[in-house]
Amino acid sequence: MSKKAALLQAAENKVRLGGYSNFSFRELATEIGIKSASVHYHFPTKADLGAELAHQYTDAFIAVLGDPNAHKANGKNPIDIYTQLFRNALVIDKKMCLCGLLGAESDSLPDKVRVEVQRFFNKNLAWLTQAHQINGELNPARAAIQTVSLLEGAMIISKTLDDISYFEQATF
Amino acid sequence: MSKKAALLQAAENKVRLGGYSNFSFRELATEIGIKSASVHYHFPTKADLGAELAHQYTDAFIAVLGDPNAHKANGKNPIDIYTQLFRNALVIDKKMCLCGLLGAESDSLPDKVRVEVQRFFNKNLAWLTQAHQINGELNPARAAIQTVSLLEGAMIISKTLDDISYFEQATF
DNA sequence: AAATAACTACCTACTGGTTGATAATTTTTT
DNA sequence: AAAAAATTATCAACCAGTAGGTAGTTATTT
Repeated sequence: MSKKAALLQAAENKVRLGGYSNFSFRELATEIGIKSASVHYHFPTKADLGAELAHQYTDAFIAVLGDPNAHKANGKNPIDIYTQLFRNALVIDKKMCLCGLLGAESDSLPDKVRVEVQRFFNKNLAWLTQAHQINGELNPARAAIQTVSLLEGAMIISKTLDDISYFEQATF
Repeated sequence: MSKKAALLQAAENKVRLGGYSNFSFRELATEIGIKSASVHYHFPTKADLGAELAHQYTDAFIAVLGDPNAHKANGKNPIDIYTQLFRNALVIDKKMCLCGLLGAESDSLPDKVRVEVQRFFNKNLAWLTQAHQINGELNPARAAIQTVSLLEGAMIISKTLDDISYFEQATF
């Protein structure tokens, strides 16, 4: 794993626990064994790091979701696949959705970071709209908004009250 | 308005835009015309300020919600009243729900602040459970979780994409 | 030789927090 | 009513620590 990838990984963990201001170049550097000045070699500014983090997070997220049509063809409801991805974040990582947290902080984010968070939700809504369309929903665009809203919100409640059953109840 | 109340008001505005780390004693002090050392007179530590802020926010929130039975008696759906409160935060204040944002940051919050955020959600779930019960819901506790999850999530999407119509679509 | 990746050393600005002092006000005692 | 004591709210000055960022240098890899 390259130092750059390690920096992004370390930053992701911190941001998903406490938001954009919950990591510093010094912390990241110490964690992976370099000096803070060297982090600036990989990412000129903190905003650059944050933007690249959100971008890669989004790409990985969409990639792991796969093709909703393929899920349907395999007899699986693509919405269940989507829900499972959120559930894993909560149960396995024990962390918030990166862009859910950043989205809540949206107003105080550097422009280039906010743009990437917007991209995350636009891509998610596109995927979910397609999935709901496949399921024969009457208003797939609306259903998509409701699905992602419910899941992001349920994560917050479960995290805050430290009990996964809130997430389960919200999604079943 | 007392200086203490003014400090809490200034802090609320900042936290609702960018979370717990989006305000400093110096900023608050400058904003209301005192020195940062004087802020420590009213609130010994930042965590004390944060905790009192979340506590008062919760009390005001529950107070303005009123009695769900009274709403029903007036021919109004108490869930609509609840939804309107969130909508106003978005349309009038143009800010996130204080405890929604703090809840997302839950893991990195001082203990006494997190406890107050938990109190917010427990009180909200209690109110919503009662409201859904009044409406004759089969599983009012589950419906309560779904309602608050949907609204907190819809706020995040609308804030991030800077478009209230996402909130409208999620809630109608 | 050139590009890559790291370093040391430093800067300015800001963070939450502490100290001791100072007025102004309020409460208590005489 | 007057004097004494306590409380409230503020201040200037300061502290150690951390923030993001920069300049110039060195080591490593291709």
